[in-house]
Amino acid sequence: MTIGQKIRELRENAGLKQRELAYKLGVGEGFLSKVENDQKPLKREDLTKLNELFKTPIEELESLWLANKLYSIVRDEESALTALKVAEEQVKYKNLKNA
Amino acid sequence: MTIGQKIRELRENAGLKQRELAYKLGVGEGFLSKVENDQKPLKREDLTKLNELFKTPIEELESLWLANKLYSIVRDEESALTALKVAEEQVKYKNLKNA
DNA sequence: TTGTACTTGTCTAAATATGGTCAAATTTAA
DNA sequence: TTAAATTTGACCATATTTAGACAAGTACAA
Repeated sequence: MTIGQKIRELRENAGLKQRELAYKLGVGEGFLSKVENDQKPLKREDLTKLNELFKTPIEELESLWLANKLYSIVRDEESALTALKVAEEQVKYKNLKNA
Repeated sequence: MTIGQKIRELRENAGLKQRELAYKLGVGEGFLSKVENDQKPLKREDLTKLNELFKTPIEELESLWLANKLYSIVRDEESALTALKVAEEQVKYKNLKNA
């Protein structure tokens, strides 16, 4: 599940056209299309709007949004998986220290 | 292990001062200090130089370098771990498709 | 075949990240 | 207690990313 897939799912379940959701978000429909196809990132603040519009947990939107950002960085990398795991270790280590 | 820690380790094992390695890399010592403390990223091309200087596997340098970039993005994020895992799934899925 | 929905390519301004410098402060070692 | 080594803070130019607009193209029903 990507952030784009999630947004499309939410929109379709609400019976909205791209143009309608785009209007509610204050962007053009072309842009929303790219967002749903994970070709462009949505502005982070707009996650709040999605949360209000669709009553969906903001935590899930945030983590999918962030995951998309990470993926776009490692997508073409040889060492993608290794790097992700190393970063994970670093996060865990930091969490330990601050616990 | 972070990229900064790795670089420091390599430098110290080679018996070099920061100023000496900085010179070989063509940067100032202040900058190298920040690199070793993971406060600044090293230019990616310079990984090749490190590889040549210290005969250390480039793959490890690359993945640590990339991990550092990822970590700097998720460092202050609530959903850091979840996002990393989601990104991991996406990488695995992509690898399956292209296999 | 015309309209509706969606996608895609090209372009842009503004924001952010990169890749540093330099001087001053601090730490460590002799 | 100095001197050498390292760290830190402030600053800066350039490169890249973000967050879009807009027009043209495609897909598909009616």
